[in-house]
Amino acid sequence: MPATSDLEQMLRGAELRVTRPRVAVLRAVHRNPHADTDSVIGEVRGEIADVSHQAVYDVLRALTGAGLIRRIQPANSVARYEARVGDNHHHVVCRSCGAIADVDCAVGHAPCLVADDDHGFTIDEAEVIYWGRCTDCAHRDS
Amino acid sequence: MPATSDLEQMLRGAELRVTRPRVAVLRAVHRNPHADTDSVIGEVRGEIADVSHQAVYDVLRALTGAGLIRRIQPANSVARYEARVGDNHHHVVCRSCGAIADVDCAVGHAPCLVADDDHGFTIDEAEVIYWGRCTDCAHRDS
DNA sequence: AAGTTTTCTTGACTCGTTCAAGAGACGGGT
DNA sequence: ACCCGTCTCTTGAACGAGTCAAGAAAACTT
Repeated sequence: MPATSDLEQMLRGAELRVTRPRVAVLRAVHRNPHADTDSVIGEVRGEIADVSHQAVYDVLRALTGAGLIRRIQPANSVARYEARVGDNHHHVVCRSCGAIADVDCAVGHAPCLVADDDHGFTIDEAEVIYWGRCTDCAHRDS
Repeated sequence: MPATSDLEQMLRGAELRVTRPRVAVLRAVHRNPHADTDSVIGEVRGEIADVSHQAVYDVLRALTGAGLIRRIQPANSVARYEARVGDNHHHVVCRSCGAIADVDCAVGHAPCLVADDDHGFTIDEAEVIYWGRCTDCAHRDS
């Protein structure tokens, strides 16, 4: 888990002002992979009791724009955030409970970027979501 | 474009009652790939002037559940529907304007279903979204 | 330390989607 | 051909994640 000074370093490196809410949000996302905004707000309020939800929304947007965190949003889910960026990994999502786990890209380095016919689009990312059921849900419903 | 009788056939085949709203919605989705709910409502109202939006929401859910249409929802987009089902194709989405185009699966038949480490999940579908910019947006922003 | 700009607080608001209750339509059985 | 049980549609209200806007407060610059 990065120390506070590391988090500040990251912010400065991205040319973002260092503020308490930003450090706290960045730490929350590092600690809590795939957390939704509400969880982040909760986590952050453990550190700064009275941050506004708006501040957290703003910070999450700023960090996402700077590439310090990544935003993912599978269908039927609210926005979720993770600090693991820049390695082109993917996700498995449970259809029943919404649980998310990381999946390394099966193909190799920057692989998925190849579409058969791209319709003239300039593609910069391939997002893969594997849909299924997690072990817990598979067992519960037998 | 399937005739009305074909659409009715599809509904019966899926053990769904045949109603005017259902036929109209099914036709609208066939005519209008990647349409959002609002567009579908508009299209359907050209045929049945006073369907409630709720009816359309209900029908879209029923058709999706029956596998007659597919629901997709890229991040930052409302729900969209398409009638092309069962062929494991994917989508390119424009980051600027949200335009969507179909992309055939590059790898082969039921390919993408292979994740490196599935964390115990039982995977039944691999959804791929290619992110980029469409020709129009690429040109406009030069 | 003062000034400039960015960020945070407060509070209202939007909009896609869902909930709930009752009226109406579908279709299997007589 | 009709009736009846069930499913579907109408109406109208509600929900909730996220956004907008204006002013107060904090961060960096010099």
